[in-house]
Order: sequence, then C-alpha cells, then structure tokens
Amino acid sequence: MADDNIKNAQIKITFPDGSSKEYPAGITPLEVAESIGPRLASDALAARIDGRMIDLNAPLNENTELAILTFDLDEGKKIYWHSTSHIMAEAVKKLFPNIKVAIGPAIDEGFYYDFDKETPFTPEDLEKIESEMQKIIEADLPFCREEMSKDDALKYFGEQDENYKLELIEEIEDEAISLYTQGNFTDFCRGPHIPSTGKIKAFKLTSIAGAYWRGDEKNAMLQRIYGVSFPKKAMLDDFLERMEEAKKRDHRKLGPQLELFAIDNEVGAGLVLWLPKGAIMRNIIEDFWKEAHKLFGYELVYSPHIARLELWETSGHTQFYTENMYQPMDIDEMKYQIKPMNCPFHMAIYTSRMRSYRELPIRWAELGTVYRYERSGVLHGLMRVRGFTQDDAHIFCTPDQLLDEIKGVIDITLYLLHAFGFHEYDVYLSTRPEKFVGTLEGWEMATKALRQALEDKKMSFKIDPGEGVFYGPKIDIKIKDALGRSWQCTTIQVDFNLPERFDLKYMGKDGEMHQPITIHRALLGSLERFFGVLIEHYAGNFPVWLAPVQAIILPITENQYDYAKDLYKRLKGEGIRVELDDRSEKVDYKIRDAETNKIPYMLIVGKREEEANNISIRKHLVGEQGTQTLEEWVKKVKEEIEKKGG
RNA sequence: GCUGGAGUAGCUCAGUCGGUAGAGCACAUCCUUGGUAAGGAUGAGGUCACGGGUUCAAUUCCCGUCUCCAGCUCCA
Repeated sequence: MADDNIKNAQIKITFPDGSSKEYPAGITPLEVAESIGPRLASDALAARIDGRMIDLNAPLNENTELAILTFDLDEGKKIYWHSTSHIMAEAVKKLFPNIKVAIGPAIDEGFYYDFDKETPFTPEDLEKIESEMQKIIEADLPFCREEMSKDDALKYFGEQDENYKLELIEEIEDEAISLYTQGNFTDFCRGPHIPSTGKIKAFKLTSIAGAYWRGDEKNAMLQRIYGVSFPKKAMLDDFLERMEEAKKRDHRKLGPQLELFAIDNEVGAGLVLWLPKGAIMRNIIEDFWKEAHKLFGYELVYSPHIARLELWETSGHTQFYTENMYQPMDIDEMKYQIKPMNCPFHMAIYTSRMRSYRELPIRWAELGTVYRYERSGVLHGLMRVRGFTQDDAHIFCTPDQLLDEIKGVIDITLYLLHAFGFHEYDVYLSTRPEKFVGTLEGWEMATKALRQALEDKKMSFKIDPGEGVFYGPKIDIKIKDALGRSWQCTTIQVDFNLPERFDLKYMGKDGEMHQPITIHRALLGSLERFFGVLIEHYAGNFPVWLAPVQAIILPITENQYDYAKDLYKRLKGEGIRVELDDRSEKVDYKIRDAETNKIPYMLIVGKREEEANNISIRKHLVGEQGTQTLEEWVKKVKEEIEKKGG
C-alpha cells in the first residue's frame, strides 16, 4: 500500500532547457522520454539526474533535474561505448571461457577491455569475437542492474576466479555494489548502461595491444582489445574514413614524401635529419620566432651543448633527471655532460655578474638543442625524439612582476600559435605535487598568478591537480593533431628550485639582496615536435609564407623556356621561392606533379602568355585563377606572405 | 623497457612449400612540343634489415640484434 502512495504522488522534473513538468512518482526516465516524443525515447541511452547518471529504467521518486542522454552527448557516447565493451567481454568469455576479465572503460573515441589470456589475440580471433558480438546484439538482450553486498560480490566473483574483479571490489568503500548482467555475462560495474544490446547498430574492433594491469609495468601484461561503436552505420563509415584521412596526414608519411625530414637508422633512432625543404621551413619558423621575441622584449642568448658535470649537480639534474641523461664523457680528466636542458646555462649567464632590480625583468631566449634518452618504445616520428631544439626562455623577475610576465608569455604564445594557424587547444593549470621544493606560500603565490593570468586573458582551462613539476606550478597548452592525439607544445613553468640552487640574487631598491623568481617557458615546445604538428595540421598543404617552394613555373612547350627562365630570374630577384619545371613533359603531367608536391602556386606559360607578357595562375587544390602580369601576381602573393595567409 | 605485428628497388607492394627475385610509380636517355591532375620506347637500380645457426644450398627454416608500427609506461 505504501507503494501506491508513492505512485499517487506527483514529482516535478526539470529539463535542461529550464522547463519543468509534473509526473507521477516512480516514473522512469524512459517513460519521461516517451512522453516527450518517440524519437527521443528511441535515441535515449541513459539519464542524468542532478549530475548523477542512472539507467533509463531507474524509478524517479523525487523532484529532480533530468537530462535524457543520447549519443549526441559526450556522456551518452561514453555509456554507449562502455556498454559495447561489456558486449565484447561477453563474446570473449563465450569464445575463451578460461579468460579473466579486468577492466573495460570507454575512452575518447571508443572503448577497450583488458583480458588476462595466456596467448595474445589474433586478427582471426577479432573476427570471431565480432561475429559473436553481432549475435548478442541481434538477440537484443537487456542490461540488468542488480545490487549486492560487498561480501556477496566477493563471493560471487571469487567462485569464478575473477581475481582482477576481486581486487577492484576490495578497494570499494561502499557496502553495496552494483552488478550489470546482459545474457550470460555479469560484470561488476557502476553503470549506467544502455537499455539493451540491440541499441548497438554498428561497431568495429580496431586493434589489439598489450597493456599492464592498472598501467603499472610491474604488473602483469594483459591483452587489450580496442573497439568503437555507433548508433548508425554511416557514422562508423565516417569514423573509419576519418582514420584513413588521419593516416594520409601522418607527418611520418608526409615528411619524407615532401622531402622535409628523414630519420636514418644509420644515424640513430630518434635523431632527425632536416632535408633542404624542411630546413627552409625551419629557418622561416626560427626567423619569425626571433623577430617575435625581440618584439616582446626578449634578448637572445646562446649556450654550449655540453657542460661540466658539476653544473648538472648544482642544477639538480643529476639527482632528478638521470634517467633521461646520456652518460657523461671524459675530457681532460673532468666529466662533461651533453645537455638535456638549457636552464643551467641561463642561470650561469645570470650569475655572470651582479644584477640590480633595475634590470628586471630579464627575458633570455634561446633555440637550444638538447639531448635526452627516451626509451626505445616511445619514439614517434618528430613528436618524440632523442635530440631536439627547444624554443626555450627564462624570465627572471620580482614577485611583483610575476603576473604581468606570465600574461606577457601568454600574449607571445597566442601571437605565435595564431600565426601558425592554431586556434584550438586545451589549457591546463598543474598544481603542487606531493614531492615539491620551495615554500607553501611560494607555491600559493605562483599558482595564483598563473590562474589570474589565464583568467585575465579569458582563456578557459582545466586544473590538473598535483601534476605540477616538483620545482613549481605550470600552465601547459596542448595542440591536437590529426590523429586526435594531444601534443604538449607550450609549457610555462614557475621555478623555485633553480634560483635557490644557483643562489640567484639581485640588489633591491632597499639595498638588500633578494632572490628573483624564474619562469621557464617553451612556446612551440620543440621545433621538431612543432614541425610534426604543423605538417599534420596543414596536411602538408602549407600556406605560402611557410611553403618550401612557393611557386613553380610550368612552360607548356620548349618554345617558352626562354620566357620561363626570365620569369624565374625575376621571381628569384623578388625573393620568391620558385622552381622551373623544364622537363620535356606535358603540362598535365607537370601540373599533377606540382599538385602532389603541394606547391601553392603553379605559373603556367604557353604561347598565349608569352605573347601577352603575362602568366596563367593555378592555385594548389583550387584550380585555375586566370591570367595576371608577373608584377600583379608578385604584389598579391607578397601581401599573402606578409599577412601569413593561405 | 614491456606486449603483439612488421622489415623485399627511392616509394607502394607481389613472390620464393629452401635452388640468390618481380610489377607499378619515381629516376636516366631518346622520341614526342602536348593548354590545366599521369604521352611513348629503352635503360639503370636489390648483401631480400643486420649477425649467427641448420643445410650441398637460406631472402625463405631456427636463434639473436636493430629499426619501424599499434598500444602500455614516461615526456617537449
């Protein structure tokens, strides 16, 4: 009878758009969705009430805010993928009954499930698993939630020898835990899940990889299967197409193809050779970078590639950074170390003489090449290498100047990134880790300054708690590449450690010695990584100001060679990076070649152009642009270069 | 470093159940002088990643190493 009372009661449900409506208590989110429309009801995957996610069949007994989660929402996607991982686990358990299951979460694009299996999965296994999954999906099995006491759950999974589940359950503090069952598979899971397996309309298992239990290399290696799923076949097709497109943009493919860089086994893994065309681009990037730094009040410095080991002991690198440092070498009975960082040199420049508060802030920048040992498995094209050039700088300032200096760094960062066509990135503020140097007040002050600077610059950011470096809090700006991976380029770090270790001082207005604050920052990060990101960002179709070859002259027949050579000389004289294709080939062929080489402008000259003393312009990926005189075109393209367009 | 996969011409890839290899593109020479994404002929080009082992014989089978790829872990 008590139930009836609840059922007769009315509750108020508020929707995301702010509207609200009365419903009988005990109604489920699915029923609410049905009352709104059949389309929503069929798209509904789960629900969110007051910030908590629940199943569609969970009764609502109190006034609440309610959002119906569909695949269009990130939360909906995650639930959808997570449910697919359960389906995959069921299929795997059916095919390989002795396997043990570990965890199977949703990730940014899809899901995975880790299994403990003696022998790794094969591609054939994946096909079998896929068809088993298809059966489960076609059976449209409901996902059923069940609550159990912790003890019962331990007993339940203990009987099945699911030791990974036991380990997870043991760590749960709640007394009751939830289990989800679909078909013959029951998993310990917080949920929620989609109503039934039939909601999965298209899926694909994408790859197999080893992964350590709980991501710790001391633990057992598990077999991980990655997959992705969608409510429409077309969405899966789009996804696969996007992966293909990403592959085409891969800088490791485009780099050698466009003759930008090479990595040669004989030279060594993770060591980059900049080919002439890549080197031209690097020069342009460096020149622009130097100009920008002068503009923003930096001075440029240089420092050596090696230094006595004592310097690295002073800086603390031998203590905190040995794993990434190469072996020191013996010179004149002293140890010298190839540099993994530039910082100590800039400290040494600071201490090269007495400093006054009048000099601060000091901003010293250097394109400093460093060498770091990276484990072989982490090397990745230009993105992760063993020798690279950081666009490094150190700012020495007083506490009063800190906020303005950080804002200044953000300004120059955005100035640079915008010029290179980057307008989207994720910003993180990393706070104090467990192990740290310096005082709590110092950390507090610096973190506040970093936060304040971001807020003043109206940049949205996320907090990365405890992810700061031991020597100070930092701001990281990450650029996303074509494969969806985030690459950290910009890092702005406050450093309490080095000023202390190098005993940096300045004479204050008060006649006393004070210690300056140091900001360590790299904006592009490293030229290598940034170049890799740049290649993928533009898919090799660089804007004119960056393109290694800006234009190519394509004479139609030999009769125009003299005219073409004259044009070539004049363009060279104008500082345009131009080539002349005087091979005895048809224009079609030369055009195709120029297009595949992604040269921004093709200047086609035949009999007509020579007679009219003009050129026919074709733009890469766009097509014919009509004719212009050389002067007109040069003026236009110079403007384009000037404003870094294209 | 770990797990799995891979390494054949500059590139993309065939192939050899053990008898030292082939195509297309690119390259060179010649023919062709063609108007907006591939004209034709001929030619050159390979220690089949490297080092061992088995064998009359290894690019092929076995072991090891290196590198690359997908991840894990760690970072600019």
